[in-house]
Amino acid sequence: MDAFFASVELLTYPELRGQPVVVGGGRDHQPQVNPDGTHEFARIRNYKGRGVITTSTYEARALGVFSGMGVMKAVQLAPDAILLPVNFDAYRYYSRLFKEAVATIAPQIENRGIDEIYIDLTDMPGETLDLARRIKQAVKEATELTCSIGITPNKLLSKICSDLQKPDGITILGMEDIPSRIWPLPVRKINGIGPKATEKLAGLGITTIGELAAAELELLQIRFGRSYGSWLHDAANGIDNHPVVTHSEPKSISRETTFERDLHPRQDRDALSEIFTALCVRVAEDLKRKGYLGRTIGIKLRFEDFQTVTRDITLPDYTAEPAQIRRAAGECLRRVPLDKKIRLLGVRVSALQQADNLRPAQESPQQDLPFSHLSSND
DNA sequence: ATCCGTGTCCTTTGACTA
DNA sequence: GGGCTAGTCAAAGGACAC
Repeated sequence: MDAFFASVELLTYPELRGQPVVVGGGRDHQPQVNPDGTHEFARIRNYKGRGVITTSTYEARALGVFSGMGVMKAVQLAPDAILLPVNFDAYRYYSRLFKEAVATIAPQIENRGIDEIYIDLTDMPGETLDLARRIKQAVKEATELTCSIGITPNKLLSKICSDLQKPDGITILGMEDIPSRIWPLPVRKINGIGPKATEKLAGLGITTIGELAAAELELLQIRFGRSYGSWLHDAANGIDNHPVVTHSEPKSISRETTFERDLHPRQDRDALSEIFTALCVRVAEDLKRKGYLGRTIGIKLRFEDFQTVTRDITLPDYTAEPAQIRRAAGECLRRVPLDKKIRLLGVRVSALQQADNLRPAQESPQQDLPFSHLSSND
């Protein structure tokens, strides 16, 4: 979907079309309604906090404002851009609409998050370009939103191609087109080559996919490891045989939060323990709502210097009980040296199993010793 | 400090088992 | 019983995607 979150917002606020608009940040910049029914929108320049941009309209992108950028950074580039808070309920609603619309044309769908899918058209009758048009038309009718489509022999190439003509684009490509259409692109366009690999490749004098395709397999394997090295080699040559996976089970469920200000392990002990317990409760709620139990409980801390540590522990029994999760998470926390201020705290449950008809989870006594080790340890 | 939240997969290391 | 290898699992970190 094209600039998905922002495009959904524009359905609600059509008067913002054509303007630089960004979606993101924390709370408290909800548009205000004037007596005459018009809206008063927040400007990005008035934002204070630690949020990031989740989506920007194409007008905002033209000013250099992209997803993942800190809002405070975006203030420098586009102080007058409109800032809207995220409204996940609306995005989930439109996500369901567009996926259902696609399913009426082609049912083999792999979810790739809220706004992306892979569609297996292998066994679909009809001409490729016509299929693409029909899918886009169905999405448009269901949502009033545009999407961009790449149709190619595999997921790797389709992902690249879906991005080649944006917004509202169609790109069709065969293996024979790889040298002319794929090789000139920067390596970063390959799904799976991120900032780190891009930098490392640049250090080897490799910036385009064509240069990567020309690199010796052995060299790549020495520099990047056997597995990733051969994957890079294949990817650069457009080789990918991962199937479209239409169903998958979750592997982990987690909750984490970045504080408004960094919290001191001892001075802010009470606040921390309250947040810690609340995260455990929320994860437990998520588990129950989704019908899962887990037996590996983990925590995540990010310190003021951005160093991030995780600890986890595997329990003998599966659980979805907040008290058991809290106790195990407390065990994990005990293993983390706390000598810096903390920026983020998270709780994760993995090694999941469907709760289904298995043992009904028994109540266990409330553990109420948040961060209690801190006072005894130091 | 500009740097969120949720989730997947991979690598490495060490312990343990066959 | 001992040494070796292969496989597995848990834990920690990190890259990456959306």
